Amino acid sequence: MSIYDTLNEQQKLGVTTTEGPVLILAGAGSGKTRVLTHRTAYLIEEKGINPYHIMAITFTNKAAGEMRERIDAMVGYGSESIWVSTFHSTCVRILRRHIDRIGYDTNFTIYDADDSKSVMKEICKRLNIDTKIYKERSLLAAISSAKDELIAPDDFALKAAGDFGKRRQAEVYREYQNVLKKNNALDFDDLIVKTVELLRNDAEVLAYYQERFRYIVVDEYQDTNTAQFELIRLLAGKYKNLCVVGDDDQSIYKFRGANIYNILNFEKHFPDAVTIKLEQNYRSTQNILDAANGVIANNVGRKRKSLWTANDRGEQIDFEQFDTAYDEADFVARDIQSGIRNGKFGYGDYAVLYRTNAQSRLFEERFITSNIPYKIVGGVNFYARKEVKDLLAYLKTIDNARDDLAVRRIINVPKRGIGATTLNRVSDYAEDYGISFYDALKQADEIPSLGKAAAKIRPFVTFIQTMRSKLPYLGVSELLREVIEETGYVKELEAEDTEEAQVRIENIDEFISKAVSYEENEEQPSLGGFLEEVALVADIDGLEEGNEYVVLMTLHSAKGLEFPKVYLAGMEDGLFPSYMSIVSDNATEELEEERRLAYVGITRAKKELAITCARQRMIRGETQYNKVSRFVKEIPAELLSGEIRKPSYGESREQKLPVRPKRPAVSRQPSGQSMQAKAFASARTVGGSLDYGVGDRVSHVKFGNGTVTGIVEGGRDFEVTVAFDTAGTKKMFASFAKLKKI
DNA sequence: TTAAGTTAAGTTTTT
DNA sequence: CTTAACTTAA
Repeated sequence: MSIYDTLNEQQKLGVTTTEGPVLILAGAGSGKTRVLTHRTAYLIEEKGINPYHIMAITFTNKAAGEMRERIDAMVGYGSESIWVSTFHSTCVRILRRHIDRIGYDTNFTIYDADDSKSVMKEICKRLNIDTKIYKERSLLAAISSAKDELIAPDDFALKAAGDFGKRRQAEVYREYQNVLKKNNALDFDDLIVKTVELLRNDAEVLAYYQERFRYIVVDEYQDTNTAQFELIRLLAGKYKNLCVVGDDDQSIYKFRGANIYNILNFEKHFPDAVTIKLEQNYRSTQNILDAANGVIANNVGRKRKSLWTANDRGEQIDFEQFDTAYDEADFVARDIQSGIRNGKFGYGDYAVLYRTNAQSRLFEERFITSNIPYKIVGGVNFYARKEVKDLLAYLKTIDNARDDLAVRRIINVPKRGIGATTLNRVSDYAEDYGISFYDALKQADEIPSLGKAAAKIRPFVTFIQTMRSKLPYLGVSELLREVIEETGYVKELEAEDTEEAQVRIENIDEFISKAVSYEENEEQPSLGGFLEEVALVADIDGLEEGNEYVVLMTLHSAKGLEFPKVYLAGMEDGLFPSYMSIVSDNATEELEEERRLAYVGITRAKKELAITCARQRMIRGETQYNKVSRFVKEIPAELLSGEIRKPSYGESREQKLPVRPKRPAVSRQPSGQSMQAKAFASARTVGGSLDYGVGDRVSHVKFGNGTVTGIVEGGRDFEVTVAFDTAGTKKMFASFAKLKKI
C-alpha cells in the first residue's frame, strides 16, 4: 500500500513516466494537481532524485504557493530546494544573478503596465506621434505581442519595411526599449524575453541551469506563449525530462500571447513525447459536466477528449433571465441567503463569475445591503492603486533613485509646488549632462533655468537622503511609517474626509501590514527584497481557502479554482461572448476562445450551477438590450431548469431587500483580504471591542447616518442595531457593516 | 507656473 | 459612470 494507490491508472502513468517529454492532457477537475505533487514525491522518494534538480512552473503565485504547500506536506525533507514558482519570478531569480552578462544592472526595477504607459506617453510626445492615430495602448500592445513572439526591435523593423504604420511602431519599440534600458528597468514581458536572451547568448549560464533543472514540470501549459515555450525548451534542452500539463479546452489567454500550438503540437516539438490523458472528472456532477461538454463540443480544432464522471447527476442547472441587471444581482443575493438559511452552503461555498470587471459593482452593492460577506478578486490590483503606488515610489526612490519614473511620480506628492515646467527643465538638464533625473534634482541649485523653483526641490532631496540614511536602523515597515508621517500622506487623506479617502487609508494600513509580514517571514529582509516581492503579485494570489465569504471575479481569474455553487452572471450575447469577439475579423476564432471561457466557467462548479442574464443592462451609462448568450443555447435543454422572469413593475425594490437576514452567519475575518472587500467588510472590532457604543452616531456606506440603538454580542461578532435617519432601523453584523463613528 | 475646475472621451479578459 | 486631457483663475 502506498500513496500512489489512490490514483487512477492514467494518473499513475502521469506520476511514474518521469523520463523524457510528457504531455498530460488534463481535463477540468481531473486531479492534475494531485498528479503533479505525487509525481514530485515519486521522483524524490522512488527515483532518488535530489530535490535540487526539480523545478515546477506555474502562472500565478497562488498556484505556486498551493503546489509548494502540497509538495512540502508530501515530501518532507529537502522539498524547500525545489524551485516552485511562476514564470515571472523564475526569470527574476535568474536575471538578478546574471543579467549583467547582457548589459543590465542586476538591481533592475520592474515596470508594471502603468509605468509602461507613462514611458510610452513620453515617447509619443518626443517622437511627435499623433496619439489620435497611434494610441499608446495599441502601441504597447504591439510591442507586447512582439515580445511574446520573441521579436526584437531590429527584427520588427525588418519585417515592417513596407508598411508605414509598422515602421512607426518599430521606431517606438526601439525607443521604448532604450528608455527602459536607460532606467535600468524591465517590463513584464522583458522578464521572459531577457532570460531567453541570456540563456541563448551565454553558454555558461545555460549549461548551469540545464544541469540544475533535470526535471521540469509546467502547469497550465495551454497558456504559455512563444517566449515562455522557448524558455522551457532551453532549460529542458539537455535532459529533456519535461512534463507539461494542460487542457487545450481551457486556453483563454490568446490575447496575452498564449500560443495554442504549444500544446497542440507538443508531439511535433518533442517527437518522442508520451501523451497521457486524464479524462475522469472528480469535481462536478454529471449534469454540470454534460453542460460543459455540450458547450465545448461546438469548438473545432481541439484535441479529442471525453470527460466523464462517476459522480451523481446532481441538480439541474438553474437558468434565470431577468428584466434588469439589478434583478439579477437581487436574485443571486437572495439565492445565497436562502442557501445559507437552510444550511446547504456556507458563504465560502459561493462564487459569482462574470465576463467583465465592471459587472462586479451591482453585486457588491447588493451584497452590502444584504449583509453578505464577499470578496472581489481582480479589478485594480492592490499594488496598482494610487496610494500604494505613491508610497512604493517613495520606497523605490529611497532604495535606488535610478528609476526616474518613481521619482517623478512622487516629487510633487504631496504638493510641493513643483509642476510640469520645472520637471521638464530638470529632465532637460539631466539629458544634457547624461545624468539621472534624481541626480539632476540633487544639483538643482546649479540648473540656471530653474530660478527660484530650485528652492522647492531642495527639501525633497534632503528628505530622500535623510530617509536613506535612516534605512539601516529602521527596517522596511518603520521606514514606510516614517515616510507616511513625514509626508503627511495619511493626514491629507484624513482631511479630505470622504468615503474614498477612508478606503485609501485602509489600503495604506494594509500596505503597512504587508511590509510587517514581509519582515517577519523573511530571514534577511531588505527594502530591495520587499519591492521585488511586491512587483510580481497578482490579485488572485491573495485569495485564501476556508474563509467564509462569497467570491466575485472574472471568468479569467477563476481558472484553476472550484466552488460548490457557482453563478455565471451576465450570460448575454454582446457581454459574453463579448461584442468585440462577435464583430471581430476572425470572429470564429475569437468566439472559440470565448467558448472555452464559458467551459472554464461551467466546470468551476462542483455541486450546483446557476446561469443568469438580464434583458437590459446599463453599460457606460447606456442601456443595452441583450439576447440570451448563444452559449446557453448550446447546453442541452433537458439539463436546464428555472424560469424566465417577467417584468414586475408592481413590486417596489424596497420590498425586495431582505433587511434583516434571519440568521446572518458569524463571520471570521480573513487576513490579507483584498481591499475592496476590506473597505466594505472590514471588522471594526479591534481586540474584541467596537469603537462606537449605544447612542453614538455612525455612518454606513449605503444607508447613510444613523444612531446606534443596540449592540448584542454574539459569537465572535457584534450584532449592531442602528436607526438610520433615512433608511429605517437595521440590524447588522459589525464586521460587515463597516460602521464608522461620526 | 500651478492647481483647481471643466469638458471630452472611452471599457474584455491579465502575468 | 469614471478617468484623462484641456481651460482658466490665482
